Amino acid sequence: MLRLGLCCLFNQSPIRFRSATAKVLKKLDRPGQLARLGELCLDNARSLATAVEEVHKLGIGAFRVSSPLLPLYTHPEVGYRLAELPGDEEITATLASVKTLKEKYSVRLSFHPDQFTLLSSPRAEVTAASLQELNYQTMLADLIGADVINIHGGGVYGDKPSALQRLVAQISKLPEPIRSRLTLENDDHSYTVSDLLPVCEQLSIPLVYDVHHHRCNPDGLTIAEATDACLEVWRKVGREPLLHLSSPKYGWQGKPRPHADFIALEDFPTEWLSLNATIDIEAKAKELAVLKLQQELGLPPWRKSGC
DNA sequence: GCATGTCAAGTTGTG
DNA sequence: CACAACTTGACATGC
Repeated sequence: MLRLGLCCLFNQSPIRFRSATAKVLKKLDRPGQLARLGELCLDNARSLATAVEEVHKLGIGAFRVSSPLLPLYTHPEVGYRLAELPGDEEITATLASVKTLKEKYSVRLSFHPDQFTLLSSPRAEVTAASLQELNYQTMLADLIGADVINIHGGGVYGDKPSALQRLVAQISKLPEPIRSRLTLENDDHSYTVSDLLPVCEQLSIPLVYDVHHHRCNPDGLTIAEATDACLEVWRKVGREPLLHLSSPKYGWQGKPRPHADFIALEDFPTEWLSLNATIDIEAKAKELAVLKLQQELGLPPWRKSGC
């Protein structure tokens, strides 16, 4: 069975995630910061629970959780641990309730750290910050039951083989709770499926195949070939494959990278129709785009039997 | 109230 | 060489 996934935000549903800036927090004393952060974390944990409920009601089978769910958690100056926050027990309990909900409804949860999280940098401080971020997202993934933390290859630094070697070395050193969730994704200008597959095969780290990035940054593989090769690693580790799909906002001429509001049906690879996999839909119209595509493909609403 | 500018972090490619 | 693009909004500020 194929399931489509919503990424981070809603268009119609009034579910919102709150944020804070370090600049503003730094004006407060430490107790003031923790009070503010505690409030935001609790609100966001509740919003996430509502989001999982909503996704289930809509018949959507997966949800990508936005990385700053716990705002500024790894910030070098205002960062914190949950146990430091006023109301931490309620926050933890609410996050645990997300796990219960997602299991009840069979909704798949994942994380996609942003471009600052990368394991190929020659700079030790960049790698250290990335590891902090991966630790944070793994802690959160464990609490809510998310099974994927998906990152890009990162920079090339004028020497791709060396960068890939650093990537392999860093992944090899990761503690098991991170490693068992980590995936790599082909990006739209540096690392193709062909670049990453050897690393993925060697380390048994699955590859999240983004077909839009592949179309922007081709490597000679057809979509069918790339799909098969990626699925093979997912099969080897016994996990449900994750794929990404989007349509270009301005068409394929000129600037194809920005994402469109909806998915154009012709951008959906026919090879994917019969898969047992999750496809995250990266489209600005959010749940409207997921539901529209689901309908156009003739997919039934995602519901675990009995719910 | 509403419009506008700002926000932790990395890297690449463009203007 | 500086800065926008990645993705995208929420929040603070200023009128």
